[in-house]
Amino acid sequence: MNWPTTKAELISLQLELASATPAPWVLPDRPLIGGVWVCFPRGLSGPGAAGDPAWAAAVVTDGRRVVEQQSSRGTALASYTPGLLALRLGPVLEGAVRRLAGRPDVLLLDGTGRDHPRGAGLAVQLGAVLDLPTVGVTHRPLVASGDWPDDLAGATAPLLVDGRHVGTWVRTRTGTRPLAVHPGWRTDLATSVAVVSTCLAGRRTPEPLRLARQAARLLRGR
DNA sequence: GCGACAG
DNA sequence: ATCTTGTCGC
Repeated sequence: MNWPTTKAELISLQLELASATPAPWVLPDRPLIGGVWVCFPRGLSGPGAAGDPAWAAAVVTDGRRVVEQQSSRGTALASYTPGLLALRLGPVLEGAVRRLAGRPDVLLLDGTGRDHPRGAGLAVQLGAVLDLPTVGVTHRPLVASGDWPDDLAGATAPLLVDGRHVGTWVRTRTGTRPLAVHPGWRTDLATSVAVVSTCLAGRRTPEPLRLARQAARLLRGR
């Protein structure tokens, strides 16, 4: 499967993926959890533009420590448009993950899943492209809504779209904003929260994502 | 028409 | 995403 290069093609793919029914993935006892992150030049503001330089990093962890790490230079193929994030980041994210010699059991990324205008956010798309189970983690929902959970580590609350439970607010750490956790490719609500929970290490951000972001920024330079 | 809007 | 110092807390 390749990345769409036009808005119309991406929308078509999203509609297709929204109704796809890939075999559910089962969380193993000691999963290798991957994370992938893309960062842009300091000072860049707004939606950006096609051609923006980008730096990406992908890591594989045992949930705490890095098992493998790869980073690469890339180029954004489009500006950012809500609902069409893949047009900007898809190929860059995929490229970083494909540099890995090994494959994680599940991959974390910054993007939504079914919390999307067409029911297939970047987490669903990237998982389909890579044929890898994914879980999305964002600071806020895209179209879903729901009250925050109690300010206690481990507390959760549903994220809804038209009454559908599409994601979960997770208070990963007491005293910080909750994260929105999204089932992606081959993962469900319970599994997505379980994956995030197993790689928190006492921090707000899941370790694989934190480490990938750290690596991408290191490559970019200060 | 206006604002909101994953990153 | 990125812009940003100090500051409060464990």
